[in-house]
Amino acid sequence: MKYWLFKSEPDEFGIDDLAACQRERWDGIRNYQARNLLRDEVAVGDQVLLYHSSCKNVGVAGIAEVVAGAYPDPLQFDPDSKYFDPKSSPDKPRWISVDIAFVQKFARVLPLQTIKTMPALNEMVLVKQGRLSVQPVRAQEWQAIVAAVG
DNA sequence: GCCAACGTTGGC
DNA sequence: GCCAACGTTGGC
Repeated sequence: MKYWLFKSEPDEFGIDDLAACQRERWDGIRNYQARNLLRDEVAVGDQVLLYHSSCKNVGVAGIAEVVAGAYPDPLQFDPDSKYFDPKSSPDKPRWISVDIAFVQKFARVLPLQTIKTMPALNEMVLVKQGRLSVQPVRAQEWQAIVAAVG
């Protein structure tokens, strides 16, 4: 079992939306590094930190679990979707989705600002490389984050 | 809304 | 295959 951090903009889809629908397809990932992780590394049962980006309270908002493994992102084939990719085809799909389920909403968002000050987290991908929307989290980082909000 | 960091595209 | 131009992400 592995740990991950998924970024989303809460204006589009945040922890409250996941709590409301309980289970959702994680789609629209259009970055090769993130795609490769979804395709090759992310597996059913893995635990996911849901991170809110580009909003007032930037930070880790809660926990989700991967409940369905990698499959082609259907939006890449939908001409009406903003995630449509004319260079992709069903027999050679380029982009990947997984399904996640709601586990927990933190009592408060753990702010990025705080994460940056925690010595246990100063090697996090989130801190070292700002712009990756699916990223691995080490077990000790996961524990430090859960302890900090608990 | 600005801008830095970084990924992608495309000319050569 | 290099690299400049361009686009996107995302914090502030």
